[in-house]
Amino acid sequence: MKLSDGVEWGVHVVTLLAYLPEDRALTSARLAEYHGVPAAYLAKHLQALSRAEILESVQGPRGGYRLARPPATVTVLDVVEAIEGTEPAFRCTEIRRRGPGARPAREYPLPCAIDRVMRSADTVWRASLGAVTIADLTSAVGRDAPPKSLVAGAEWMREALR
Amino acid sequence: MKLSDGVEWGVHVVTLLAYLPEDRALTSARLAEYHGVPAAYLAKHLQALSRAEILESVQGPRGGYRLARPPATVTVLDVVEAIEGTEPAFRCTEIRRRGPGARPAREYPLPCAIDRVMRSADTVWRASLGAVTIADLTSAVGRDAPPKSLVAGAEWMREALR
DNA sequence: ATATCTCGGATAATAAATATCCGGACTTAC
DNA sequence: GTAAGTCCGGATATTTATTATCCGAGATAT
Repeated sequence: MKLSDGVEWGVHVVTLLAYLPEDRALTSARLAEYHGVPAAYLAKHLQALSRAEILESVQGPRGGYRLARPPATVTVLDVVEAIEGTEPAFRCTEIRRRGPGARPAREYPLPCAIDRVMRSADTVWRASLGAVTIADLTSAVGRDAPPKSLVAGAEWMREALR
Repeated sequence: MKLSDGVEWGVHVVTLLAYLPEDRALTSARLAEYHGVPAAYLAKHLQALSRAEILESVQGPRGGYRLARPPATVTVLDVVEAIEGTEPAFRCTEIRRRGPGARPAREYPLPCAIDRVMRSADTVWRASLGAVTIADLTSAVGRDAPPKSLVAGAEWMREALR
């Protein structure tokens, strides 16, 4: 069980874009450069975030990506699900209905007990991620990041938007 | 993000073995037959459960697997971690320390904010799985399973232990 | 208007994780 | 003691994820 690398990149990208001036955008190449990740693969995940209407793409010169809605309305779960999908990690294959004890489907009114346990864990996991917004992350970054890093980041962005 | 098939098999196997008489064992072939899953691959996961001291293996004729400890002392999390590993699904690669804003490691006293969020979700997920024991599952199965399925299962086990 | 820039999607190559199989080592029952 | 039965761990195959490349469609600044 492992989350795609894209999840980490995606959350970082969305967090960075929260610092972007309203009417500007950053290209996928710039975003890859800033985070030090492969541009081609990041581009793929950015498309997913765009389809999920978390990011908005702007074509042509001075184009790129920007947030499609305010940071306080985007949760970490939104980003994770845009990239990783909404399917639960555990998929019950109903093995209780195979083998010697098997009975016709209608005799199983309730979902498998094991499935229930796994689903419930999945639900609290998602709830936990859904409780944090991108706005929360930017506050945390503002609080925790090395001051010099913030300054350098702001400088980089000024340059990138030139 | 997807859990291995072995997780589902493993939980089912452990649950079934909770019904086994104290001093007997079931071979991996029998367990595979009962659940209708590939024998060779199930065997591999059984080894993992054995290493984790959830199951106990008995070699030679009349050998096989049985529980290493009482069902009430084994949680679903134990089984999941035995098969899937204990590493969190999200692994922070510290991309905040790459790119233009990068600073020397010592300037980052706290873990990355994104990592904290993901870890926290991972923690509640594991806590949720850790709150359910195999004993809970056998009760649930006894309550929910089609009565005829329980009878047939008991009959199968009698035969398998012949 | 047009040349330039950007995303979007398709394709292909590579790496990694997962699933499957097989032969050897060990234990037990007789 | 011995033969049958079982697990164990490594080797193999298959699938999935990651990375790279390319070209077309659309948008924009000049």
